[in-house]
Amino acid sequence: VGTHDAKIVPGAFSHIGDNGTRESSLTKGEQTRRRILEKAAVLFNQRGFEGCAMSELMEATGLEKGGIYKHFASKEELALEAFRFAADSALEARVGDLEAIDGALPKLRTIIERFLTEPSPIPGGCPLLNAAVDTDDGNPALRKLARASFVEWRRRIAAIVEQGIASGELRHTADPVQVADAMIASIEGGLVLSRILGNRSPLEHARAPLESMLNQLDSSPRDKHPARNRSAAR
Amino acid sequence: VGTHDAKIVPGAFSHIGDNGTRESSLTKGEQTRRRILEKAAVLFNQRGFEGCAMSELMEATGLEKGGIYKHFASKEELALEAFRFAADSALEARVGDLEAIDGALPKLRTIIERFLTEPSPIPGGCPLLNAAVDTDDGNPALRKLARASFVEWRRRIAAIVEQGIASGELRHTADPVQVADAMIASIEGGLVLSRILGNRSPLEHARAPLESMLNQLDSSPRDKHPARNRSAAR
Amino acid sequence: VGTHDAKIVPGAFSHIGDNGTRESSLTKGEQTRRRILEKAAVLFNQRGFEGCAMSELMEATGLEKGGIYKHFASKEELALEAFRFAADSALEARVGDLEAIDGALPKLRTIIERFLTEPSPIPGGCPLLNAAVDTDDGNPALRKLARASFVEWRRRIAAIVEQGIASGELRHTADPVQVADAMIASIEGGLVLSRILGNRSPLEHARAPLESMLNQLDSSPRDKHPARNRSAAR
Amino acid sequence: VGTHDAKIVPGAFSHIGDNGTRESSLTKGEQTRRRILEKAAVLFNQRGFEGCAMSELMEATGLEKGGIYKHFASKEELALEAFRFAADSALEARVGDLEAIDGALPKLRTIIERFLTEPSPIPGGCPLLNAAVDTDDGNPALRKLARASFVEWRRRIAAIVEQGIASGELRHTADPVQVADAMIASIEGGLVLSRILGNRSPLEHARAPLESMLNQLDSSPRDKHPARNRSAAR
DNA sequence: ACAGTCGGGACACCCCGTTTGT
DNA sequence: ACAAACGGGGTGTCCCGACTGT
Repeated sequence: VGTHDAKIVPGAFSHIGDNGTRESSLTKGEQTRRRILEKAAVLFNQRGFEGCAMSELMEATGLEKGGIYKHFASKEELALEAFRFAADSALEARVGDLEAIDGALPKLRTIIERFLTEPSPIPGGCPLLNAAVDTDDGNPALRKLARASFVEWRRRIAAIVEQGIASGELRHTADPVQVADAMIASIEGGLVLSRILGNRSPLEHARAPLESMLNQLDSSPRDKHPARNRSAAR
Repeated sequence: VGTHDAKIVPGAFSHIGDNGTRESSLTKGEQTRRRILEKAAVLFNQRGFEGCAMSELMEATGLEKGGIYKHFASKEELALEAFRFAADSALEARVGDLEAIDGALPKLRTIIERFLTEPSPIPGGCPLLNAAVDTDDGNPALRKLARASFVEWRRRIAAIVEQGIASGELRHTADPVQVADAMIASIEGGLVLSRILGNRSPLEHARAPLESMLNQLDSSPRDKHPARNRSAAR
Repeated sequence: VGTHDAKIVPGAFSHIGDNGTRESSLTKGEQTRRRILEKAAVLFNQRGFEGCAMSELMEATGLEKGGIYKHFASKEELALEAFRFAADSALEARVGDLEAIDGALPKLRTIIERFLTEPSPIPGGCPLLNAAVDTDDGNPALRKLARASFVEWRRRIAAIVEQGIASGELRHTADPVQVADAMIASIEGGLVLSRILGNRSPLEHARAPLESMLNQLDSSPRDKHPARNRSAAR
Repeated sequence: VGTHDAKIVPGAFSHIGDNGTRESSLTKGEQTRRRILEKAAVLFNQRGFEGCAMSELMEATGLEKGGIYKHFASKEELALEAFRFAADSALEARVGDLEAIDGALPKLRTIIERFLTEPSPIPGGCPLLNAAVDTDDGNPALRKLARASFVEWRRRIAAIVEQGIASGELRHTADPVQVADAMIASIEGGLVLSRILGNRSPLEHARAPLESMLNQLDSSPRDKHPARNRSAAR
């Protein structure tokens, strides 16, 4: 992330015909490589690095062993690129395309709603979360990538907050990075608990402290009427 | 968890000599079994189920394979019991021994502080978090255990909230389960982010929304002046 | 070699029954290990290190891979011990049991005759020769072992020469190491050529320069009549 | 060998510019083929057939796999031609260009000196020796080639002896083939031992029996004074 | 009776030599 | 001449059953 090109978002080209568009100028090898990444991103996200065998990737991609190793020197290299792919996809799906939304608070609330309502673009849950736990020991390369992914995510949210402060929409006392961290933490935590429990209620419950926090950021003079906190009331 | 006996908390017997106390009445086999669990809890928590080989357990325990398999029928059974052991340890360390603290809010704040200041009693981070991600696919037995562990944790926090409501300390509009979920989510999320980033700042930042929420729960009439939210201010 | 124990000579125990002799006191694991070495010595000697797959060893020993790797940490370790086994066997077969023979020249001629008439105790030819070529590139461990084996071989022949000089049987101008090297070189060279050609004639022909040399070493006053060199005459 | 054309000796064209000489009339494909052979001859000679992977040849030649397979149907065919190339090179370097030297004994001694002083024209040692050991099992095609190479080598030396006998320089009792075999055996054996030991002393020591033999072949009436055999004396 | 040795399959990742489209 | 894909086989390691000697 961070340096990633938004155009790499997966699926964006999956519906391409054989017309002469720039996208279809991918060589056959690049198409195969991409297909492998798409499958691998899902499998690694679901099963973890150790839990996912190359044989499963062979089956998923329809390629033989040699076909895969032609494009990736090792399982680890494949896992790294697959994570990058997955993380980019997730990032775009959740904090992308916000330009059309006016105002910092609506933008932040949109991000939250996306997590609450839309499933992960990559099956298996948040790639960042999975990578963080999977790479807990060892694998510094993947860890570095996960860190970069998180930092980019935080940067984007913090940027929204900064713009809100600059425009006067948010109180100038707000700390953009802290807001970003708090948002991401609540959301990721809610995702974990929902995964454990098997239903989305913990994720819903995680909305409450976020709303409290956002309300306090709001610089508008109107009172925070209790009715507002429906979600925290019984 | 849930059905576990709190006396199994590890370390409780670690200082036992060979005198005839009740604890030392463990048979030699039971001591060995316990020693295996103590080591396995750490290793599985650090490396995950697939990532941890029996050979590592052999090395860690100093036993041969046959010695381990005498006590546990399979790697999975060992992992299950090791998780139970780890989860119990973590639970007690974080939400145990709160009777001496007066009031619901102080109790809740104590829990939060413990996560912020004390390291995980089991190296490798929160066992619940690790198990949740590790068992994402398959392994329904471990998943069930993780769920039970989470439910117990949530139950304990919700009980504190309920007592606070009953005593009038907290608003009667508070939803105990929601508060518990929100707290746990923020904390777990903060733990994940701190693990990725390699420092505790995200965990610190996760305190803000929790404080906002706790303040709103407070039924005391004093105004919630903004100055209170030091942590959310610059 | 050099430090080897003559009791390790293979085949020495191959005819052992189930009586309670000292040799049968080998544990089951040690017996298996030995069986593996006996087979591996032959296969590696015939096919070389790279040319011999573990699957062939599995077939030859009747063991599964796990069974073999129980006794040897790696293919390389197995190859090393197998070479040591083969080299010791060959050494004993060719330069062992010479005490009963009187005189340095008869001893040296016996060694030569053994090479000319007896087949290699380890099928596949002289292990020293094979290892020398097989380990031409890399594998310093095997190379070191081969060197030790050669040095021991040379040492034994040189010792015979030295004794011959001391007893007055050989001229005091003889250089024991040079004699040893020349003998071994002629023999090994003859072995190679015979292997290429598929018949023993080059080995027979290699006898001539050796006889010339031995005759010159002889300190006895009788003339070296040309008729002696039957092998160099037509 | 044997049927090969001496003009294929490698290096003969290595200094060729792009002028219109007959040699540069090689098509581009033939030049590539030759470049592959030059590299392959070295690699196979150093690592053996099984020990040398096509990927190494790719790296050495700078070609892709397909590029190599355009010129050789299989790895084995390539190895065969590479050996022929290497063997021819070695033969010419050691027993070629002897016409300028007068007399059979000087010619034979020149051959010996070349082995003792000049390094192998193909890195990795004597191709004949390497092939003989490498192809010990199976590979009848290469074995046949090695045999032909040896036979040619022996034939050339025997021819020198025959001419010496015909001219009266050598005793008529000499057996040309035996002399050739003995010479080659001593030299090859010395090469092997020097390779094992890592220094040239065994090769030097192998000179002694050869000198003894050559002296006995000499038909000149002068006595074989002991001082001649400096190398065999201390 | 039991700790521990031994052996068994299965499978991991990786790389090989090869063929096919381009 | 290359890029891509193909199978098959390389070594090494896994988890675990079963036997063994104390």
